[in-house]
Amino acid sequence: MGQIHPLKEEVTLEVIKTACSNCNLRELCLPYGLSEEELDKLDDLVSTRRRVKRGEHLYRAGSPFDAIYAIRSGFFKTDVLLEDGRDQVTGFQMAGELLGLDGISTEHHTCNAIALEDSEICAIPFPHLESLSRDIPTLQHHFHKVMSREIVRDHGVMMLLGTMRAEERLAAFLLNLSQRFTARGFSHAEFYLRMTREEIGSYLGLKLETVSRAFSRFQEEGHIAVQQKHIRILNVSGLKALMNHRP
Amino acid sequence: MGQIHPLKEEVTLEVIKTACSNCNLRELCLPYGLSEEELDKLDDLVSTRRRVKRGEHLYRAGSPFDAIYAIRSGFFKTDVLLEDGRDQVTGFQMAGELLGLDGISTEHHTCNAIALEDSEICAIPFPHLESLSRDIPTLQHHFHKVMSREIVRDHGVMMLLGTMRAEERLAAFLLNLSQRFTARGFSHAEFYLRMTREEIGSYLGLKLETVSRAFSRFQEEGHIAVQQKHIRILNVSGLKALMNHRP
DNA sequence: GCGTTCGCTTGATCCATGTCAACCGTGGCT
DNA sequence: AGCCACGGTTGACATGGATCAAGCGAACGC
Repeated sequence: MGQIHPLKEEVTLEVIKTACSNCNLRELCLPYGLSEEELDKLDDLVSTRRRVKRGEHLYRAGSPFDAIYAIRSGFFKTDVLLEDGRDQVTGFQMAGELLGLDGISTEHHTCNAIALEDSEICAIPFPHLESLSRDIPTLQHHFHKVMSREIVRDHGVMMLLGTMRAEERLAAFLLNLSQRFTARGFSHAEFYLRMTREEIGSYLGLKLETVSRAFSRFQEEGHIAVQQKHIRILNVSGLKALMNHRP
Repeated sequence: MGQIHPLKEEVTLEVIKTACSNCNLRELCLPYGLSEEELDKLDDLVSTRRRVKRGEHLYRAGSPFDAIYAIRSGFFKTDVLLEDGRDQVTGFQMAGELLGLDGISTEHHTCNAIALEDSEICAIPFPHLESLSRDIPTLQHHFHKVMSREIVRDHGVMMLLGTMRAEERLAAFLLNLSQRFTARGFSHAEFYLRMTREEIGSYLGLKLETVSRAFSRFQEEGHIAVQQKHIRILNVSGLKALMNHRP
């Protein structure tokens, strides 16, 4: 299991199974809005699939950039390491989301992408994507939207880091996760965290103890039920109130 | 002065004066790397110029997006306003930089862009830009780089907000400004801030008093000379050390 | 099955930054 | 010239979150 035998039939089967046109994430991912015909062209482009085991790097800061990656399944984090040893998680990415957009600017990746669980990705060679998006305005426009959405998301994080208190940050974080799980057809109220308290803290600009205390407090107040990485959201509107109520 | 008379000669003169092909910011801005011929096409595209007085909005959060803007001269800030009244400055932009990239994703602007001094901008209708960049791969690729650079910049701010202390943040901020002024041919060591302490604080996730105290301290320690908005950097390496020395 | 490790929780204390408040300098307006 | 408003500085005090430290439970390797 997990082994792929390079027999012709198996390879073909694999390709068919993982083509964009058949992917159930296509409405969340790059193919959004494309016609059948256009999808076929994209299928040709997205030639490389790869499995990334939990803990493995998909790419590293400083390595040459030549492709962006769509997550087929699994869960990733990206982090940045400063010269002086500080590091920060800049994002958590799940199925249907794109990784590597930061590498376009300098032709080198500027962060590390690490799988938080066994994952599968589609590599999209960037020069090919640019070339194809010159032919397919819908693809071009959608790609621009995806990049722009990343900028908007980052502004949201800046807002969170710049103006919110610890519990507000964690509430915002949980609601965001919940909403993204919902968009993928999972329960909005119950999920497993793939990341540690320390990684959450790094992302939210907090120490792991503070994250842990906030979880405990949310539980005491009946907003959520926590048991290690298992989260059940009991009171969405409670969390929302917590998120934007300045005391 | 400041009045533009709509006489034919004047308008023509204005257009020639402000064409990308003649703009001394072209190497910092969108035209980077284009041939003469390609530049001519871009000149046709960038048809609208506008003056924005100090304090005026270039666009507002929620307003429909139809163009991105290149700053010809002047200085802007962008800020985001949350429902609960919190707001944060998400960036300061100077000549040669682009504004409005956040609007692509939802077709509406997601932040306010406000001039911090009398400024001039070039409006670039976005559908035209997409169309032209389908014809000019160099333009397409450069535009992608610019968007990607914005993402990388935002990661830097997240890092700053998530891991740095007040004085480190301010040192990073000053060094960043200095570097951007240098790239525009101004002194790297002496400049006027266009924003208030409160705006700096908002951007850096600090209160204005903290910003003020940090300025005073930098001055006491001989790293800079401050007088209101006039800044002289006396010791660049001192600031750099301050920026990434964990005490 | 047992020990080790890692991630998590909780408590006690400390410190950086926020908060509140007073005051000052500058620039704009009358 | 003089007043006013705004931005900036500085001080005293409060507090949220960091830090230090101890202990616990679940997962994993032997």
